[in-house]
Amino acid sequence: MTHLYALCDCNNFYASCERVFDPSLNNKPVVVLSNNDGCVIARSNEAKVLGIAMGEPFFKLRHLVESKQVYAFSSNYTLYGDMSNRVMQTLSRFTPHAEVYSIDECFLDLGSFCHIDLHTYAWEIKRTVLQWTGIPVSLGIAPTKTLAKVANRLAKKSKKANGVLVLTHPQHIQKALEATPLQDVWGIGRRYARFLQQRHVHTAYDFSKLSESWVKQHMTVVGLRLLKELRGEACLELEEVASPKKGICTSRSFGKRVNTFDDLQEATATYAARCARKLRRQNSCARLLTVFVTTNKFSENDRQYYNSKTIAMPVATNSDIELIHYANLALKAIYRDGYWYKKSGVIVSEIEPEYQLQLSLLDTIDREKHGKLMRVLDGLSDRFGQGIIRTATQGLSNAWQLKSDFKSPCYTTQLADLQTAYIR
DNA sequence: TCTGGGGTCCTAGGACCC
DNA sequence: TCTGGGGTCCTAGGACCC
Repeated sequence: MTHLYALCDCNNFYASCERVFDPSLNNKPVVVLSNNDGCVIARSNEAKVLGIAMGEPFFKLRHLVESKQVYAFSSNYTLYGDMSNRVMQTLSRFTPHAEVYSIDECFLDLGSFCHIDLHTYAWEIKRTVLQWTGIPVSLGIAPTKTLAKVANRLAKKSKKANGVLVLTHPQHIQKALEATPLQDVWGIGRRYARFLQQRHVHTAYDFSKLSESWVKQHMTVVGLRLLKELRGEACLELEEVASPKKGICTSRSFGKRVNTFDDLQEATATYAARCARKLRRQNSCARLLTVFVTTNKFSENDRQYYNSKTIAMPVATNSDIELIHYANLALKAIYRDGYWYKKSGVIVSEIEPEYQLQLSLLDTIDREKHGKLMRVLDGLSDRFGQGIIRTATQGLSNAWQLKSDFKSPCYTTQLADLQTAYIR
């Protein structure tokens, strides 16, 4: 049985999402900013042409935004998440086997579609997604996932391909590998790229010609798998069911630095509640909870402090109330007066399925009651937005809240924002 | 002044066991 | 005085991804 994978990738996803609800942005340079409006994390093609780099600090292009040469948006993950679901739903109509690989990418197993005209089918997918969701996508099709990634990249780059490239013939595959710089191969990061370039390996094709033993010796089994994938031997399978996460982290830099315990506590409690929500989504509980705090390491004037504290909880939990309680204890243990804090975070680990908990004889908590409360809480959050109901510890202060000066409405998920959309 | 956040997998080396 | 060999578990750190 021949393997055949398609990688469907949304073009400039976050920027495209903003455009769906404001078509006046079409053909204009659009950028989307990281949390706290710090730096650029997504760019429309027009913004790329202007030379705006990925990760560029926002202050460097503020003048372009003020003179309306570039349109900037704070990131709106509620909107992007919902648009992503729509795209994935649409894609699932085209194959029974799909893997949502990231918020803007999906692998499709087309193994049983060998007999049809793949190029035509890919165009049908592309057209349908655009029509149903407003999001432009590109498709690369090849015998392995890694080659599908190669195909997808070229599909985007090449004018002739115009967003769809099928790589099934060996000559086409070789040409594609020759046209792919080493550092653009999926699985080759900066370190390996530098290491290999020193050894005169410059393209994906050069890499595919290396010996298996050499690659394994210098790049572990991960490199070896990559080598085989590029040679057309499928080593990476489609992962249709996302496996539960082994660690969950919620952390943010604050909108401005804070120095009181109360502000830090509100932020940390809020992050603990988000971790709890993420745990409940995947029906699991965590045994360990870690809190960390840090000052701004970029600031040369501030005194620096970093610390973290891990607590083993008596019974694994996913309750807001419990996680916030332990997060508070951990924070108290590491908080020191006299520092300007810039970031804190909560990590939960040792994650177990909700239904097979190791209970403790000394457990004093009514877990059933907590569970019911949390289900009500989640229902309200779904309807009215995250954080609409919260514990007192999470507070109402906004000293630490994210800076988000250019945020678009959550057009697709919040009633009030939907009304805004109609008025526009 | 401003410089993101959240993950995974693999390996080496130490501790410990029989 | 010579000085085995296998296994597991854990952790830290490196590399990568979007």
